[in-house]
Formats: sequence, C-alpha cells, structure tokens
Amino acid sequence: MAASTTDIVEDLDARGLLVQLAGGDELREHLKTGSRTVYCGFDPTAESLHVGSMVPLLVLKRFQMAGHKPIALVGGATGLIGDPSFKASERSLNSEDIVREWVERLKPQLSQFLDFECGDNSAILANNLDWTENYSVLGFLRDVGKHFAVNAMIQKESVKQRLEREGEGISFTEFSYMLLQSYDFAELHRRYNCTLQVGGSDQWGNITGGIDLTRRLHQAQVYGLTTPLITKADGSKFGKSESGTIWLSPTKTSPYAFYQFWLNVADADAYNFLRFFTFLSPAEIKDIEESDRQAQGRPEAQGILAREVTELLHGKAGLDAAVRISEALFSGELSRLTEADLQQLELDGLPCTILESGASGIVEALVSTELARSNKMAREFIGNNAVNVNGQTINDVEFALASAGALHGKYFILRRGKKMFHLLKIG
RNA sequence: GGAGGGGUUCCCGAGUGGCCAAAGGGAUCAGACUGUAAAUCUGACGCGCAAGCUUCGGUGGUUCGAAUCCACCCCCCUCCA
Repeated sequence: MAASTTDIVEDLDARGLLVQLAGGDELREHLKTGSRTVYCGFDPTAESLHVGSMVPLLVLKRFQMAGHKPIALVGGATGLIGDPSFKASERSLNSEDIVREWVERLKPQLSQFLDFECGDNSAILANNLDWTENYSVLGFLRDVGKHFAVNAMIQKESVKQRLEREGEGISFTEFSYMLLQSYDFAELHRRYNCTLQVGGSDQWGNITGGIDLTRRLHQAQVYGLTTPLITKADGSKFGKSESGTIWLSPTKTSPYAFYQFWLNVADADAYNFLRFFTFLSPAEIKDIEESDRQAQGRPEAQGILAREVTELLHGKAGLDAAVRISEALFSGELSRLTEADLQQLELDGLPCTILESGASGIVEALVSTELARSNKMAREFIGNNAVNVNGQTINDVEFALASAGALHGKYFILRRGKKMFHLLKIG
C-alpha cells in the first residue's frame, strides 16, 4: 500500500468517530496526498487496557488500512505523571516499578491490531520514556517550558474545572503533564515525521498543545483529530459490566465475559458500537439496523457486534469458546450437557472452583464462588429465587451440594440472577 | 509559619449528645415484565439465622450515653506570608 485509497476522514466521519479536527480542510488534503505518519498515546494506568482503548487503537488500524503509518505510543513517562484532563481530583502516583511493569504488559496489547511488517507503512511501537528519561530538568524547562504560557494553560477546558472546583486542587506535577505530551508530538515529528495525533476528545487540549509546540520547535505544521468518548444511551459508564471493568487481557476478562458484554449492549447503543468497534462498512450497518427495525423481537445487532469484536480481539478460537459457553448456559437444559461439554466449559474459561470436601452448603458455595458477597446476601438471593443449581431453582437455605446431585457425579453449575454462572467441580 | 473551611457507610451528601446502622440522591444487586434489551414497578444494599456485634480520618478523654463535646495527631482545600 503506497498511496492512500480511501478518504480516511470521510470514513471516520461516516462512523461518527470524528469530534474535532485541528487543521480542517488542510488536514484532509494532507491525508489525501500521501502516506502520513499518525500517532496515538496510551498511558499505563493499569496492567491492561480496557474496551475504551479499543476505539483509538482501531482508529490507528483504520489509518493503516488507508495507507498511513501508525505509531502506537506507550506512556512510560507520562504514566509516571498522570493526565489531569477532565479528572475531578488529583490522583496518587504509581511507583516506577509498577509503571515499568504495566508498560511491558501494554506493549503486546497495543501491537495486536497493527501490522508491523507491511513495508513503508509498517507500524511503530514507541515509548516516550526514551526521550524524556535523560532530559535534564533545566534543559526541559528552558527548551520546552519556555514555549508555554501559564495564562493559556489555565484556560484549557481540560483543567479548568479542576482549578475552579471547590475542595480540589492540582499539583504542578499533573499541571505539567501537558508539556510532556506536547513534547512527545514534537519529538515524534522530528524522529518519524509524524504529522497527526489522534485521541479521545478529552485529549484535545494536549493535542493542540503539541501542535503549537511543534510549530515553535520545528517550524512545522502538524495536525490533530479527536474521537468521541464512548457513552451509553442511558448515561451509565461505558466499559463496565456486572462483573466489573471489561479488560482487553484475556486473563482479566475472559473471551466469554467479553462476548457477553457486547451481547448485552442496549439496542440504543448497538448500531453506534458497530460503527465504532468493527470494520463493517457504514452501509452494511445501516442495512442491519433497517432489517432489525422490521423484524419482531430481538435485534441481530448485538449478536453481530459480539462476534465481530470478540473475534477481533481474541481470534477465532476465543470467539468459538465464548459462543460454546453462551449456548450451553443460555439455551437448552443444563442437565443435558455431557461430561465432555462440562470439561469444555471449564477449558473455555467459565469461572470454575474446585469443591474440596465433596459436600457443601449452598450458602457457603455462593460465598466461596463470589456469587454472593456475604452469607447474608446469599440467603437473600435464595429467598428471592435468584439461585439455581444445575437448572433447578433453589429456595432452601439448607440445600446441600452433594455428589449424588452433581452432573456426572462431579459438576455443579451455579447460577445467581439471570446471567452470573459459576462452575463448581468436586475435586 | 498564620487565618479560615473540611474529612460520614461504593460515590455525592444530610446529620452537631440519646428517636442513628446513620435522611436523600446516584451507582450496584435481586424479583416481576421481557429479547440474557430499554423503560417501569417491587425489594435489598455494614456483619450476623438470631440475640446482637462492628462503623462516621486516627488516638485518647468527658458522659449513664458520642458521628455529634474536649485534647492531641494525620490528611485535604482556600487565602495570607
């Protein structure tokens, strides 16, 4: 892929992935007239990225598919400082060791969607620690800091609320975050001729900071583009499910849980998410929306979304496992599962606990599998008819899990509520 | 260093000697209804089967009795130096 074939800005716009453009028509022209280098940064704030990071990560891939060269930047330096943008309060610093470890964990996640061996527009993985670690304080303050006016910095929307909010403040450490990220852009321009930074719309202030700095340091025009922060129609926070944050790491969120997350997306969000998180064309998505509207009952969108995104992240095998578990648990009778099916469920990543004693009360089983937070809660669930073992609703607090009642003599499938399942195995 | 304001159960936030396991809202969970939606309604939401027990930044104290009063300490915010 030498020259770009699709108009990437048009495509992003059609998907609703465009919030702001720094450079406007000039940027559109810039992207149409050659293969450009584009970057997006990801700070190590946890040991794994979560679903929210998939949007910019996939945007990088969209750029690569359109013939441009993507740089995934991991914030080994900025992760030590903490971005204050739109954060309500100061965050505590993570130790250097922790950040270093998270950086290593993030690298493969950042790399997995991008192509590193496709010639001229092969992706690059960078770490901003490389150009900041040995930068002297005095040098940085003189060369970089001098280009920033505090007057302008405090006007940025991203920190304004912090400055004005009663009971909160902002440390100089976090306040200077913008300088670091701005310097990243300038440095990536110098090293790789990077001319575009993309990021969530909360990054606008930091991106424009980088554009200004690059102009001052290198007399070069660079551009910015922001994507929407993903919100849900009902206003609740995107990226959480009943079991917590949806992580990209399969050890933290199993392919099954990941698949279920997408399957449970609200109708009002499903089509937008198809546009944001898949490579289906806007036209195809429109067709799905249209046919769902005409059909009765459950829409197709969530199923398509769940399959597409799960396969994108976890591959065919991960998707198959997720589908197998889902079908076994949600359709058909649990008591009909063969021993091999049950073993497969365990292999596929359904949460599983070994039951040592061979017999256990239902209350303690619920607590030990974390299906209930306390004995009291477990009893309440039972009282509400919310507990189910091997397909049978349990309404007796004294119910005992004994091998006699186990599937194939050793398995229990515990269910709390409608969707929380746990496999219990007599060991 | 000085002056002032503040730290309450996941979050916001009321409570200023007993009626407080602590109002209200949000989040969350369960049930009904459904499509493993949404909306709505009902219930739960420190621990304990219960009697009861442990909570209101920390430690001591006053009191029959403290989240509420006193002392000291820690932390946060605002202004001044």
